[in-house]
Amino acid sequence: MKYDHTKIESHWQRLWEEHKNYKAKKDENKEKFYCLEMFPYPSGKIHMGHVRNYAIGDVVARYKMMKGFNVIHPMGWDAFGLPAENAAIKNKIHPAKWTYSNIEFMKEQLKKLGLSYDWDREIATCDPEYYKWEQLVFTKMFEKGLVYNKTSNVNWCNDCKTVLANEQVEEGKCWRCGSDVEIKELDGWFFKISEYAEELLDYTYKLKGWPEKVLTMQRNWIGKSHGARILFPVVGFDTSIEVFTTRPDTVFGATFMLLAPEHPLAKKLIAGTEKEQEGLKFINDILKEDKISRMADDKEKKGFFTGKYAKNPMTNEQIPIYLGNYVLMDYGTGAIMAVPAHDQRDFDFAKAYNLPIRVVIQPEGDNLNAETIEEAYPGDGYLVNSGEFNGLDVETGKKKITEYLKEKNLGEETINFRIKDWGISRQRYWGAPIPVVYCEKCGVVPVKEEELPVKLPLDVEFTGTGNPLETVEEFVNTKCPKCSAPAKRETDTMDTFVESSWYFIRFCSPQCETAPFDKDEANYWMPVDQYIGGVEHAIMHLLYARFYTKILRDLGFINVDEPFQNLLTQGMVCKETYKCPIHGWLFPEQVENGKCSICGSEIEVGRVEKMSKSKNNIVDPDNLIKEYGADTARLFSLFAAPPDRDLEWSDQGVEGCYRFINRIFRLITRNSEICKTKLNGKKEESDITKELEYNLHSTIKKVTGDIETFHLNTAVAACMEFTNNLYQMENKIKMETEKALFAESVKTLLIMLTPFIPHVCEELWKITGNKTFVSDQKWPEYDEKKIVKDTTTIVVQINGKVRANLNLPTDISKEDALTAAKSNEKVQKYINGKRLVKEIFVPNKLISLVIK
RNA sequence: GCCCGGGUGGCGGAAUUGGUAGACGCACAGGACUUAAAAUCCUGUGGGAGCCUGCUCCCGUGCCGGUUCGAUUCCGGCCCCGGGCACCA
Repeated sequence: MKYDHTKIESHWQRLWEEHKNYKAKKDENKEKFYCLEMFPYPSGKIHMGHVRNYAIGDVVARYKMMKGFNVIHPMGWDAFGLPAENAAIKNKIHPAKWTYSNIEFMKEQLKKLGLSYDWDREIATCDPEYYKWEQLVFTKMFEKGLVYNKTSNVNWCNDCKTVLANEQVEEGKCWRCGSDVEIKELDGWFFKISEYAEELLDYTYKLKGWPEKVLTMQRNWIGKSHGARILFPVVGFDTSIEVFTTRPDTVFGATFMLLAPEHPLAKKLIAGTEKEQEGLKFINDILKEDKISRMADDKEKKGFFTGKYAKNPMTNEQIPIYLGNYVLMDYGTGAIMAVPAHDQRDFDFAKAYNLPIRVVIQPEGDNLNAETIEEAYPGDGYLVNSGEFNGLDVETGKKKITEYLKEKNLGEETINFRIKDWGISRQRYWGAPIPVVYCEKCGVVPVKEEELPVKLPLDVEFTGTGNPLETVEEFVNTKCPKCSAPAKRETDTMDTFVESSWYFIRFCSPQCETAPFDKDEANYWMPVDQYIGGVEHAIMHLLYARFYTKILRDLGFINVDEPFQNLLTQGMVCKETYKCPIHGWLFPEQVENGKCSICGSEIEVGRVEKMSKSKNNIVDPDNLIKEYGADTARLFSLFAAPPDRDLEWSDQGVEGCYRFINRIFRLITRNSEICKTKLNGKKEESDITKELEYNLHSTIKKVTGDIETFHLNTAVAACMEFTNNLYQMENKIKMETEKALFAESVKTLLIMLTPFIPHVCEELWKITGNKTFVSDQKWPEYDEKKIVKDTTTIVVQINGKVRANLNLPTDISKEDALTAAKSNEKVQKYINGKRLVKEIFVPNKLISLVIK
């Protein structure tokens, strides 16, 4: 019998679908397990990254099912987004049509992988029945003040008449049309994620099942810092400049101030002075250059003196106010006190503009001199040149100076977060409409619940300029929900990250028609027990989803604090590349004897890079599945590397996995009758039965432990070893008991391999006489007693080097073991004539002798 | 610059709390089967030296040092690679 993967795989996929093996149903009596992989964007077809992601998830889901958990394992589509709209502009296909046909195609591809999804729970986020609820949540958030609109600076392309994301600005130019990008003040909607900064941060210390790497990234992103807000009165103006500093201990050293060019005070300070023209030019230059220079690592400090002074609240000195290119408007207050002696950037600026430097912190046992220091000293020490605060250490100084300023009403202790509110407005068509209406009388009014969803109009023209929604009269012109007067609809749509922030809860009750999701279902299934996806979502998606879950909790929709209990970030799928100095990335077939087949240049030898179209190192899963089958594709992605590490593609590695499946197939088909043996009558013992039992139980133990800890590659290795062992046994088994144990071993092997290569396991399960699904079998238990051997190999070390191996009875006493060791010929050779200094005995492992 | 990962054979990768480094797979070599090849099966495979039979010895987990009977594992100092953040006041 030959292994025909095509036939086998389509056969079992059909049967699973018919029997609904993977349908999830709430059952309070069973322990639930929510296994989730990050849902894909329907870009057109799946890639190897998907295969790997979903293969890992499928192992977890199937394993947990077999372990007796009530498993929910859903799949859906992150269906809104820019590529669909670009396709519409380029190919004159409607984004909806493009998206849904991609979904259809990719769903077929996923089905060919034999993944254990409950397809009845499938959702697409572009479905009005989905985004309707997102709009409802938006209006609830609006009522609670958790979402607001404000005007802020954004990237604007005047040719396309649209806002661009930071990623869409390439060297200061629009990625689509190449014209200069301007900074423009524009109205937009924001989610108040900053209000949840503290809680989001706190929980990063409670998410024990997350990789430390991801948590650190989130902590850095949230960026909490302790410090003080301090007021510096502006001389000759009835106002003060407020700064945030983490070093209130150094206020005495603040010898000048800096404002961000876009600081509201900047223009006011120079208004009507002879510096006005020059100043405005400086501001414009910086603002224009900003986005560009941020990409270049040009760190030159540029400043402009406003001609005005502020009063240092501690020294009462008048210090000059500058505008500075390195001061960011969106961090802190957009203004800083500059302490050149203790901050490197301020130091560089002071040197460039010849500003005074004053040391106010002296390190223990040192004496810094402002005249001679060559860099700022940011470290610890005690205060000097600080009046009554002299002699305090840095920490006490921070406290005392802050207290002093507070008394004078010139400052207070504060906590600053780096995280900014989440701007969710997109001037794009293919997204969920923001459900608000602008009324001349009533202002901003959210759409009423009964009028949701605000459906995306489908009859739209895509010209490539501006937001197509603005051109749809029937959409824009509406009535005010409050006063019924004619009003205009918001034409911005929501960031697609909003959809992916709650899809996992919608999966709990995807057809729910009365709420975003059924509360009981959500409280039963949530949180996700195991979430699996690429590390590229470490901040954005994973932070937004955490935030949105807390919002839903606070709005009373659900009772969980955190959406994802355990997170596995899988590595990338990589492959070697070929780079020609002239023609760039080549396909493998364009390389001849290490030379470019077009121009003959020497190619750069195979750097291993993430698979991508642009690098011409893609492997199409479709071809892989056609040629080797889904089981091989899955097995390779699971065996070639541990899940969290990058996986390097290898054609030979794939062959190896295919060979292994064939090996099992042959072993079992040619022994199919033996595999039906059941032990009737009395059990006999032999060396063979002992070995079979030992291998069986130690493999169960190893594979089970490995899956629990995500060492999936070694779990596969253990199954391979077990298979090799059965090959050895094949010709040795004679007695009925031996045959029965062989049969049991095969049966157990098939069960354990089912999460990895389910199709061939089902087939072989049937061939060995079973009428059930192997997928429905219970995960095997091992018997610790069967893993204990009569004798154990004990190593004898002499002065730390292995000198002999002894086969001794398991659990031998120290005395007996030492006696055995010392009577060993080889050991005697070493210890003869020497003094025995120390004897160490590790039960069942080793004896270590130290001699002199 | 700061914060995470990671450096182990020709390659991908294994090694419980410190206890025989190199599981499993790939590649390679030899053998069996075959008219032959492919496929398959079996055996060997870190490097070096010696007696070249079986074995024995030495060196080996990025580098240097330390702790220990014993270190891929723990500690200190460095080097290299990958990733993230980066004028964050």
